Amino acid sequence: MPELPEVETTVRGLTPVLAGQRLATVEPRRADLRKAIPPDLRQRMQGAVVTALGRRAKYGLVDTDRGDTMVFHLGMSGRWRVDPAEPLAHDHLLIETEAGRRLALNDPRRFGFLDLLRTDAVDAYPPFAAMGPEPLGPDFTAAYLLDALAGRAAPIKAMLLDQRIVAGLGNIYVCEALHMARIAPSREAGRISLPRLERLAEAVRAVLVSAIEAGGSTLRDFAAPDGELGYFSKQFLVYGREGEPCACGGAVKRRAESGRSTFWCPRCQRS
DNA sequence: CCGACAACCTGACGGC
DNA sequence: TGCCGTCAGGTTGTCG
Repeated sequence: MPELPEVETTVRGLTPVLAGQRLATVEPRRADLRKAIPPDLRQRMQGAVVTALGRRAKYGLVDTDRGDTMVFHLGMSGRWRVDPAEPLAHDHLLIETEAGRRLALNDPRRFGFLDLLRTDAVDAYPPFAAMGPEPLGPDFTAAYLLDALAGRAAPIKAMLLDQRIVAGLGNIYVCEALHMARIAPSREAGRISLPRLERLAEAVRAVLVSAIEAGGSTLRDFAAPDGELGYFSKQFLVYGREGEPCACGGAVKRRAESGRSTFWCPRCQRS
């Protein structure tokens, strides 16, 4: 389920369980997810104290007092289960703290992965090195977008999904942000005016912030033994709503492009 | 540079 | 009931 807000909610949910805690056991249940799990992950994480948790784009970060950072990516179907009553199929990593809290990283499709870095080398991690700014950070501005999109003929939707332009957006929140900004997904990225980019940057921030706030309200569910970390699909205005009415009176349309669905309202998202 | 497509993998859902 | 096709939040690479 994980775009930036889901990963942020996940990290916030893991923090009270892990921060400051010593890891009694760290047990990979298989050798690989999308990529091989580092063979020394257990040895380097077990017995370490978690000093901080963080997030970069859609990646979760777990720092330890040994100078290591465990990176997790949830792919399409990954989630952490907190204090699970019993193991489930697709629990690929089990963690228990000395305080007796337990975590299971569950990922049926295994598009996610785990990695282990030196904390001082996180910025040089290849997936991060070429990444654009955080959309909720100070560098994500209309002026930045104007520069980053200059000369680009691709549709704005494709550019917002490109992690080198801005880091952390996925299909759902790109559709939602373009709708809020009233910009057509197919609009040529390099030809959007500064005022409209201002509207777009603000829409991206607003969509993410409200999703994180909504996610925050599920932290209790998240922490429950069988907790689900769900999308707040009820608050989506276009995603998954093909044929339903838009607030403007138009009808939400859907188009498949390169294997992904785009949802938008042609009435209020004109060019 | 751009778009299309495939690959990785499982599960949910609808139609018949 | 069950079988089959379709679709799903991401990332990476190839090909024209």
